Amino acid sequence: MPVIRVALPIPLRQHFDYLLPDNIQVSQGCRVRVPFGKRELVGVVWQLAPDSPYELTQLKPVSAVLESSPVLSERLRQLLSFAAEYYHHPLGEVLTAALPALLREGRALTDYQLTGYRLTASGEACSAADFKRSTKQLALWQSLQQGVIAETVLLAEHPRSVLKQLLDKGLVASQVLARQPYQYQGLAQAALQLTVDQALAVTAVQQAQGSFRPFLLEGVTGSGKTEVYLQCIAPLLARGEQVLLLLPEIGLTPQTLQRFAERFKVPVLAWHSNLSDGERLNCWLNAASGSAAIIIGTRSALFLPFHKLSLIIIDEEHDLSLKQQDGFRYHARDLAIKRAALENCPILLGSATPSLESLYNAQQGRFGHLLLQNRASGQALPAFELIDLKQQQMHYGLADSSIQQIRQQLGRGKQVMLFLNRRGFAPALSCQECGWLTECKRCSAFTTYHKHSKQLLCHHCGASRPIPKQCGNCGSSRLAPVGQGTEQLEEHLQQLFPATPVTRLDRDSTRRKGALGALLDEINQAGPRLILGTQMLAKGHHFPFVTLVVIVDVDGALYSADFRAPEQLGQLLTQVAGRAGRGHDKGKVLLQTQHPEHALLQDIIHNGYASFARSALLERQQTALPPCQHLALFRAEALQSELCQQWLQHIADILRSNPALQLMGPLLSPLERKAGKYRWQLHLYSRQRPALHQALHQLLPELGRWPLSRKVKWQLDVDALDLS
DNA sequence: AGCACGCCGACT
DNA sequence: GTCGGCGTGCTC
Repeated sequence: MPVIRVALPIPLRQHFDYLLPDNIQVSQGCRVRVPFGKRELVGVVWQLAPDSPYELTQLKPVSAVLESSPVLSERLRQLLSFAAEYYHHPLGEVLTAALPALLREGRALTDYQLTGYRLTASGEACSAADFKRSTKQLALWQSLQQGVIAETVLLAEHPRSVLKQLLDKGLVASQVLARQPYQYQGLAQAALQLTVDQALAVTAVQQAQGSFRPFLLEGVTGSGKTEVYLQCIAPLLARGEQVLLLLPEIGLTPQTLQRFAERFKVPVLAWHSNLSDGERLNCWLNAASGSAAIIIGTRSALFLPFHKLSLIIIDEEHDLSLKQQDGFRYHARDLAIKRAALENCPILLGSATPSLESLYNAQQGRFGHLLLQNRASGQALPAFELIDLKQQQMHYGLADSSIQQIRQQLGRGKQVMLFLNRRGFAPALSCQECGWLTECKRCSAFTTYHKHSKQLLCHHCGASRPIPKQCGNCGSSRLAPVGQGTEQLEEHLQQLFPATPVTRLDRDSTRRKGALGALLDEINQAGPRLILGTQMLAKGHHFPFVTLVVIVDVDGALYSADFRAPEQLGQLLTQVAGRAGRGHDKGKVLLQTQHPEHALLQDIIHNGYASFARSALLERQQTALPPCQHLALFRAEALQSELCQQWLQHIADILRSNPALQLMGPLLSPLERKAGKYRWQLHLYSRQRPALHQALHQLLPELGRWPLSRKVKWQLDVDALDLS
């Protein structure tokens, strides 16, 4: 009996070998059902006839082969193997991220064939007169005169009950439909006239067709990146090829989908976390069969089994949500680049505020660098103005001068957007007598005061408790909020501008399903309005009537311990500025700060993001930080702080002798205790990625054998972005 | 991960 | 006397 090697969906860094009964055939990439201990699992055949270290008698036979042609192509298997090695993550879990749940569970592909309906011979023989007692049956019968119609299409226009009636009468029969590659039927909408920069970008990408080539498309907000995407796509569709567009999660609004669907007469499909298992598998199958032309999706869409993928586009490539923040911590941009290399196709990374990683790659010549310097509308970018809080009278967290300018814009019938990255009413409650602050019992953090829901909430562990009547330290009843959150700002804005409607956009106000949509509709109505919110406001949404943006508190990010904080502030300010004055008016951005002289702020507002990013990159070079060095980070958490420290120290002791590595730590995480557990980390830096990876490769199997590894919860984060 | 085995504390 | 807590070991 031949031996096969199977990848199983379990968090172990190893494959398992099985016997294949003589009478059964199987190829790599097919799913098999195998006995595993006391259980039965569905795995994927990874290798045929491996050089197994096990005796044949030690191997169990597979219990079933689930298909004859692979669910995972050679290319996808290469991608997944690469991902597992690069992120040093168990292949089984990588596999889990890449296969739709229904396939992971072992459901047969034949269960998900498309059904269509056609008229039977007796159906064909009917005439309209036969349906004079039922107009609905007549309508359905008339539809089917055209030939076979897919179930989904048919049921969109006709009730299932009517279909059933005709089936029962034997006038209609079902049949299995093959998923067919889509047919391109031309543009639904004319392309826009390109600027010179846009045209150069489109040409560059088109010339790279058929070969692997990454491009960074750096274009200020409003410079028409989407039009570049659309025009790069058009010629591919004419050849029946497929395109993947990856977006960060927030951006995946119906509008993006709509813009692509409006341009081309081809199937455009969405892939995101809100799809049901059935919808997911459907999208997966449509990618595989080539019946989807364009797939617009979040992170995991990069694992879809395209039939003929010939362009990948990543929009907002700097966005942190492209990196998975738990479990298998992959960066969708980086794996998409690998995918493009495997597919031998170009990949386009677009952003108004590129990550330093991508800028560095562009500078090093690894990426083509395409620049869109002007706004397509020819309109000027909004101006920044620093509001020096040391010189100003403050009212409710807003400077006099800010209030004046807000009033002015509202008076002109315009909208004003206020950005405050802190939800709730206030970051803490404080005792007026002794200065005591309300703390979370399980985290090293203060609890946010939520006035509306009348509770103290920990934003780190989610714990909530009622508002105390007395100080926990001295017993005084004089408790007052300190600092300001969006809830409080909303209240104050209503007092300052009682005649103006206020819309608040944060996680609390958009929690209910459909609430975000309703608030966005509100904002899209003309007329004076105050819009305030958190990070959510900076991303994706289009606010046509906003002419003034106020960043209520920029200082938080100026003195952060995270070396990426300046980059993120630069991106945020520029993205937010892009929301101002997209209509006919030139917009303005007010930055309220105690440190108007700060070099970072001066650089961003006078020289713009592009220049700021280049100096920030130079600084990363001088301080030997990513992207100029590579970073891998071990995290450990446990109820006892010492266990984490010891465990990481153990790693540090082993790696210290490696001259290619620089270690930092073990050190306490910035939030040192979360949900009752202490958290530590160890940073590994290296100039040479291969050396870093080799060290990790040697270390990881050994690490699993340490007794201490069972006592701490640990993870390895390759190319960590979030240092918290 | 899951699942079993195994050895110590409070209870129908 | 049992039920069940989670520490430890194993899965081709």
